[in-house]
Amino acid sequence: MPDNVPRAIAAPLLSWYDAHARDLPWRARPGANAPDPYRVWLSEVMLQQTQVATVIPYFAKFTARWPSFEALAAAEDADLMAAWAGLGYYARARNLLACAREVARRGALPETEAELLGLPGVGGYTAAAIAAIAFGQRAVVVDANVERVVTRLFAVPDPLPGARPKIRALTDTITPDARAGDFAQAMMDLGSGICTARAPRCLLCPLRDQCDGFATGAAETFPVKAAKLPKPQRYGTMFWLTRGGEVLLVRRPDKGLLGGMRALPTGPWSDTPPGLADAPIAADWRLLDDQVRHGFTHFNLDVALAAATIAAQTGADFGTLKGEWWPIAEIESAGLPTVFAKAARVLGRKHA
DNA sequence: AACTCGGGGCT
DNA sequence: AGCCCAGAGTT
Repeated sequence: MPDNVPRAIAAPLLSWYDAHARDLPWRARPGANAPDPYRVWLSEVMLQQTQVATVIPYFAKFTARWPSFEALAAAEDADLMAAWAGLGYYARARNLLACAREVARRGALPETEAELLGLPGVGGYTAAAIAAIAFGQRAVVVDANVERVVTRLFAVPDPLPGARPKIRALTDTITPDARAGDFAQAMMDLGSGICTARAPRCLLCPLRDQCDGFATGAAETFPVKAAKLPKPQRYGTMFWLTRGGEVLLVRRPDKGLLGGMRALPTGPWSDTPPGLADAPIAADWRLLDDQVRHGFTHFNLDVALAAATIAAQTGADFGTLKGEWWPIAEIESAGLPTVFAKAARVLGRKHA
């Protein structure tokens, strides 16, 4: 197929979408009016680098507790961070609250892609997705699904991430003026259920006849990606300091890994096990036999666990370290990121 | 342009 | 045990 002729992609894709669209909680019901911009925005932020199945229970919890920009803008920071715990990429939660407060102050979510792009936590993808899905504007929406579908449709040989400008230009050529939001969501549904990363179901694909990747029998080889470096191994220690039936928790600094989240005190994360370095107080620390292993995006972490107990009347202010005492029996409600929740399960079992 | 930033689903 | 995912912000 000549590359200078726009391919007829949108029409067959939208027909397929009308018959096979996923029923997702942030989508308007078929035949209904436009979806709620608050729900579109919230879902798009939650869905950044996060799969639909993971997001659904968080979306339900958030919309039940905070059903509007105004409600979310009035939330306490700690409550929102705790509600986000486990979903990952915690900068999203801080930006979510900042964005809700800005929208509440302005009165409404802006409707143009350029204005949306200026909001906290709204980048190029999310601005385009909201403009198209919530406000019906034509926007070129490129997420990981679209990248996969488009690189297969056009058999793009260039590796990611360098191929992104070309992929965006190609997506522009197939994006329709009408129903741009449905087109974007149709591309995502196609990428999620048919044009999958592994073992694509090409025989069910409505775009099979326009697909260079299928024609050459090599659809699954796209997108080409740059080679990845191996993840380094790091080591750390978490400190389980108890006072009666309570354990000391701290809040991590806003910047950096797991920023702003409630957590157990830790020492440094180093190339070699740091032992008891940076213990919150001098105490009779005992190292447990058990370790906690956790994988982050760019390194693997092995954590040693140290436990100690102090007198029941001790406060939570240790000079530079300010913490709070949390009932061990209710540790699940503290909103700990997963690596700390793993440690708390081990420690609560042995040192409750 | 390269790096940082989670965690669970799926194969 | 890897690879992948409705990316954004910082440097």
